[in-house]
Amino acid sequence: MEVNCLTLKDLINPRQPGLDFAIEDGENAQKENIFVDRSRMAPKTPIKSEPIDLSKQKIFTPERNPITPVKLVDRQQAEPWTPTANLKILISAASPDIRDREKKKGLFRPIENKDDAFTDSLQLDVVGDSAVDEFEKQRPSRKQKSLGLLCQKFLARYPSYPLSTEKTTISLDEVAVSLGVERRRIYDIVNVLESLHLVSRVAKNQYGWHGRHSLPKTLRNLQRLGEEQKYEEQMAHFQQKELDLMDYKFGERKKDGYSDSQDQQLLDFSEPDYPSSSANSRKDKSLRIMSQKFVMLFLVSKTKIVTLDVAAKILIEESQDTPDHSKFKTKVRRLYDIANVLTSLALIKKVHVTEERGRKPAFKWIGPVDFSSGDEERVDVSASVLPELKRETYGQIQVCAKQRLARHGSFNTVEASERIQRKVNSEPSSPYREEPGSGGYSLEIGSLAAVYRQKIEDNSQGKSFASKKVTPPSSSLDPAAPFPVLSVDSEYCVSPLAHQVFSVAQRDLQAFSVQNGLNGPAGVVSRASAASDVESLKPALLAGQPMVYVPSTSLFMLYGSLQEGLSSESASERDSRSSEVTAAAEQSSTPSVQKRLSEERKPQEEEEPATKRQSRDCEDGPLSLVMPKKPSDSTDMASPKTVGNGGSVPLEDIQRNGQLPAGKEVLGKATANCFVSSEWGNPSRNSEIEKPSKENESTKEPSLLQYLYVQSPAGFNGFNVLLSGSQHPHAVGPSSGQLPSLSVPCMVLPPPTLGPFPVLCSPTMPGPVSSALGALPNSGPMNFGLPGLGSTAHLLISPAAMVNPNSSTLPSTDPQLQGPHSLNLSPVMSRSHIIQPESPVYGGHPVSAVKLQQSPAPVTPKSIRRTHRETFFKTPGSLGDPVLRRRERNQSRNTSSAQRRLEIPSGGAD
DNA sequence: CTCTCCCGCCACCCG
DNA sequence: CGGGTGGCGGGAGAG
Repeated sequence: MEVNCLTLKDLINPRQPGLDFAIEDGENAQKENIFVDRSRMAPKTPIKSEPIDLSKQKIFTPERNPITPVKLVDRQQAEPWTPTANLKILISAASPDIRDREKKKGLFRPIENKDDAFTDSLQLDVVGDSAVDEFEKQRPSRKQKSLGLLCQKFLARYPSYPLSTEKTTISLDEVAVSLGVERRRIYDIVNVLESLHLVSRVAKNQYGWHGRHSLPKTLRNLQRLGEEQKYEEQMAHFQQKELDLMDYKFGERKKDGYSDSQDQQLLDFSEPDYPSSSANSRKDKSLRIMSQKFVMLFLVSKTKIVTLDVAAKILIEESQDTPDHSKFKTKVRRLYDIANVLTSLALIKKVHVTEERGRKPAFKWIGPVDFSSGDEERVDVSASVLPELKRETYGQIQVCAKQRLARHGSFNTVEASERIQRKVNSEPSSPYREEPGSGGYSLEIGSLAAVYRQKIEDNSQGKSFASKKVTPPSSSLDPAAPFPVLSVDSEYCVSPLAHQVFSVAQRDLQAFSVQNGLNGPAGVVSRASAASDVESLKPALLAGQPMVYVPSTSLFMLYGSLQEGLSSESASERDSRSSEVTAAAEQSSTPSVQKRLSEERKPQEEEEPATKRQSRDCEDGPLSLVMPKKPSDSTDMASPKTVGNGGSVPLEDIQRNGQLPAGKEVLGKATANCFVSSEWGNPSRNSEIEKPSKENESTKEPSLLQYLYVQSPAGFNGFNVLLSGSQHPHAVGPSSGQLPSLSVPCMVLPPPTLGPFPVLCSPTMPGPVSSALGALPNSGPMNFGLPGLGSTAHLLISPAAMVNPNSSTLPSTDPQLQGPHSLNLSPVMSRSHIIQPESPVYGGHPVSAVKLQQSPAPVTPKSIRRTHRETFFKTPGSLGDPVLRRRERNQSRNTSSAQRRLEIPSGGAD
């Protein structure tokens, strides 16, 4: 048997485990094959006994409770991680194809998988390769199958801010197959998303993806409705009463007469009508309406915290159901479902409130709070705490970061988040105390981020924002993108964030997540983001400060998982697209809503061509899913049909979208855009963090320094040196297996003062670095030799290239931002994200950058490496999902996803 | 034990 | 009618 298996496997995967394996994966050659074979081959036998396969998790998360160990598990654990294994993981994380494939494996062979996994492991053992670990898809734990995680994966498939020009349709079947879940689950997600207008139903089994463009507006509307409904009063009422389920007193409703009719209207307020579908049946709306109401509760709440029981009671009351216990239970279940999705959207986070009766599950709004035009509903913690947090926390974080950096080259954002959390908790104004271990300090950060965000927005979107939001072109989002550089301006350590972060508009950083999810694309609000937000207030780059870029494997693992579906376009395509976008943006030149909000807007922020690019940053969904839209239609997509006030929404959103980015971009360019990344990445982190699950932990160790960017180290006459911090060739460029690993790769960047200057790269530049450089779009102003292909990376930057065209045009309102350094770095880094993700040559390596205060080069490559390695081993478990037990049809659909992948490569630089 | 919430039956609705 | 939807709540994992 074993032999047979081996043979089969070999056939399937001719390549040897290890690098070969990785490489092949890169070519999605076998995705389907493997998948199919496995399912067929899989001896349906054995190991079903194991109820849960935690093997993977265990591996990654030591602390996990030992749940019934399975033989397999034990074996796996015993197996030492080999470089190849690591590589494999990295690759899988970085390569959409691989991820996809693996996912499929896991998904499609849920139970059978075990068997497969087992066999695989055995085979591997025989072979002697530990790489197999990857294969062993642990039986997904309950958490892994959670709706939240699923939602994160779902969200990871689509750009948070899709270009107005492209329509993305969601095929429920395809998604279900792709995510390896039953369609029923997708309905749950979609219904909630629909309630927020992130999607709309287009036809049977088809939904249109709108993204978050109109989210602010939607929230505003919900807030208004909530106020009208006097939800606040109701909440207060229930909160006070602390009724037991048994004691509901529904008699005292405060509703004015709104009731059902009103409820029905909820979705309508700005909801686009679905062209092809008839109005939703009332019944259908249930979950959607419930979701909207739930959100409304948060929006009208002063504390922004809503306990489930109160929410359930209010909902029951409104529904006029008889308040029985079972109803309550059911309601709570639904609320959890909704909450999971909202959490994935980084709109809320789980917390607990302690009341007389004890601790109660609750959720706290961490989404945007400023969407309320004009009104300051701003609430709670944020406002009051902000100043202090800024000062104190910031300082703490700095210290922490420094220490960390000194030690590991990175610091765990968690620490910072904890501090922040404490701070927040201590906030007297809040009636509720979040319990310290409950969940999520990371989340806290998210809320913080929201606060800052708000502040930022209020102030000027331009400057701070700009720095932050340097939106990398869409490519940056790509999993494969070489260096989505995450930057942390300040001392904050940036935790690697998931892709979505990138796509997320600055203002919505909060939302993010990926996340979750990478495993979650999580949802992604991350503490990091919070930090970044804070940071954003400051100039992104300070002259003279050394920067450390930290590509983290974990980051990209997360990123990868989140990004599964993302595809990138070729640079040329982007360019063309950008032009389109621009045109579109220009069309809708109405002032963006945001603008209104921000009084201090800077002139420079006005529309700029650059903006377009920003807007483009949105990742593309899977190709198959993305349908090019006619230019004329561009706006339509966003809101197929907006009714009433909503009508203008899409445009506004679009504009906003475009404008903001532009402003940001400009600034970013002036400064170093790339550095902004920190915020982006956050989301993923958050999601993970939020999830208590151990799996996340791997991600918790955010940054691994692989590269160090040292500004003008002594003796370098102002030259900046980019050193590879990591010795792991694998880590660096999994996809580009050919890249030679260099022991001491380095890149010398010209000092700002020199202006345009050729970039010098050590021949031995490690793959990652080179890839990063290579990331620069060919078409872009900068010309870099593409590293890949094994040849030494030769980077040449033409003088002209050094300065971003846009930047030149940009008014230099912010001197700080425009510091010389920024100029110097920005061109290179900012562009880095451009690389095509799919290109085999470049492995996407998200990079997070940490700015050190003054120390020239506090971190040694070695130390960095060390950290990296640790993290490295802790890769987050694969999304491994659930299994499709009996879904044959799904399989047939799989192909679609596969196709998607295939298409992606088009963008290749080559 | 409680909290969560996955799972999937089965009713409803639509074409 | 058949297939898409999704309400609903049993029951089990997680803590």
